[in-house]
Amino acid sequence: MIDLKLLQKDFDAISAKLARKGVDTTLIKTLKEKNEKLKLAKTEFETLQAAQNSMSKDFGIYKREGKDISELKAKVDANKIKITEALDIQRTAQEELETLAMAIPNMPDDSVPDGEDEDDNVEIKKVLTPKEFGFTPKEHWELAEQNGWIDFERGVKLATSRFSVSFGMGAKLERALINFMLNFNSKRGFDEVSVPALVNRAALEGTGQLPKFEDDLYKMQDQELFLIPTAEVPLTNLFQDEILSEDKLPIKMTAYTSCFRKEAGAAGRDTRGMIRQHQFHKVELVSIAKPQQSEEIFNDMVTCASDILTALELPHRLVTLCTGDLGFSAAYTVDIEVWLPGQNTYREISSISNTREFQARRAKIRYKDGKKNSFVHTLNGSALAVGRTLVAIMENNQNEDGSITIPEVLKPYIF
RNA sequence: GGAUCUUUGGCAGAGUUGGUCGAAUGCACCGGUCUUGAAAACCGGCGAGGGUCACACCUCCCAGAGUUCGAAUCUCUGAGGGUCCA
Repeated sequence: MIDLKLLQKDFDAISAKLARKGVDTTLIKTLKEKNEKLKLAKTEFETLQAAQNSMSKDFGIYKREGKDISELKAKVDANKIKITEALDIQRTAQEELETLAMAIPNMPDDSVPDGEDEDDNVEIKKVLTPKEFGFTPKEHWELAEQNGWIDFERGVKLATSRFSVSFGMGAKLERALINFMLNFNSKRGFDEVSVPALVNRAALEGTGQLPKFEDDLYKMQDQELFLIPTAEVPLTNLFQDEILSEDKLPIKMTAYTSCFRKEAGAAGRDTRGMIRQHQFHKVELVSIAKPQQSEEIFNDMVTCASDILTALELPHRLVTLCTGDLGFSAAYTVDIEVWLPGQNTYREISSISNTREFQARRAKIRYKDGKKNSFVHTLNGSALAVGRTLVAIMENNQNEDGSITIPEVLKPYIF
């Protein structure tokens, strides 16, 4: 959520920043007006309430002293009607404000390049050089089927399209990757956590998936619970509504979970293979930090994810997302894209974001900043998407006969 | 699923004839005195959000609704936890 106090003070700066992300300035203006309206309504209500409180105190005194209370009662009753009205107005104003405020994305950092979509993202650097194949490399779905690692049809049989089943070495490799990544992250100082795959509405509001993106979430029918689209949601919300002591920070965590996404807006895209599945495995990094720590931790997270790919000998590149490609909660994001020779392109395999105070304000995660309480910064990133890593291994390590060479670092994990 | 009890500030724990309770007390924590230093002892401070230059003031004692001039305290509903039963 954006800082309403700041909005009140510096409307121009904020609306300019949000405009870069495509947020209409009139919307921000409306937000400001609604905030002012709420303030007025609050003042009105509180004045009446204060009168009511003081009269009620008199009431007790009168009764104890045996005075006549009929006149006082009349006054108090009249005031009460006004209070009810004022409260009603205040509530409406509050709801209107919240509805609007919760749907406004984070402000992009000044360093974020302008742009429409992913084509305008800016490459930071490439790591490892894609190798030359003496033959035409195949795409992963072909390799997966040929090796009997992944069965796409049977996934559809069990659920619906965009579900798949892994068998044999395919399944083993997934498990090996998860363990390898968790261990790797642990060594980099991220503590392993195991979290629920179902979360409530408040958690999803805290991290920004709700209220705007409900269509992308799987929701339980008989309870207000949702399947997590990423471990970022439970990990970040672990500290919802808490005031952390300064010496606890930074908190650096890693978790493996399945992730569930409806992919409502992705009809027709990536329909083959396992690039875009409704359920996929992911190892996630989440950090809770003091503002002055967050930049450095962000870099640690990017390095960690990139180093995993390097350890797996997978060529990849880092790109800075442009304003148009930036997610709802992010102030800035670095994507890591892995080289897929079968598709002859780089594809996203990790996305690391600093949301600064945006999620912290929504989820009310604060820390003792000396005397006062301040919002923390929250950061999240994948390290890494397991299915896509498997895809990358298949395509990069394929041999002419279609067999696949297992990366050295994974061998200790395969039995 | 049924019965019953319970839900208070970082923790523990008072608060049940509704009023001066945002809430005793202990611990923890912060500042000070003392000490070579530390501990102990003593003194002071110490929940959160809004509001204000600062006060005042408003809100919050699991959540929501209700009774009342007035609710942490009463009623209802829901959620979490305990115990017993099935």
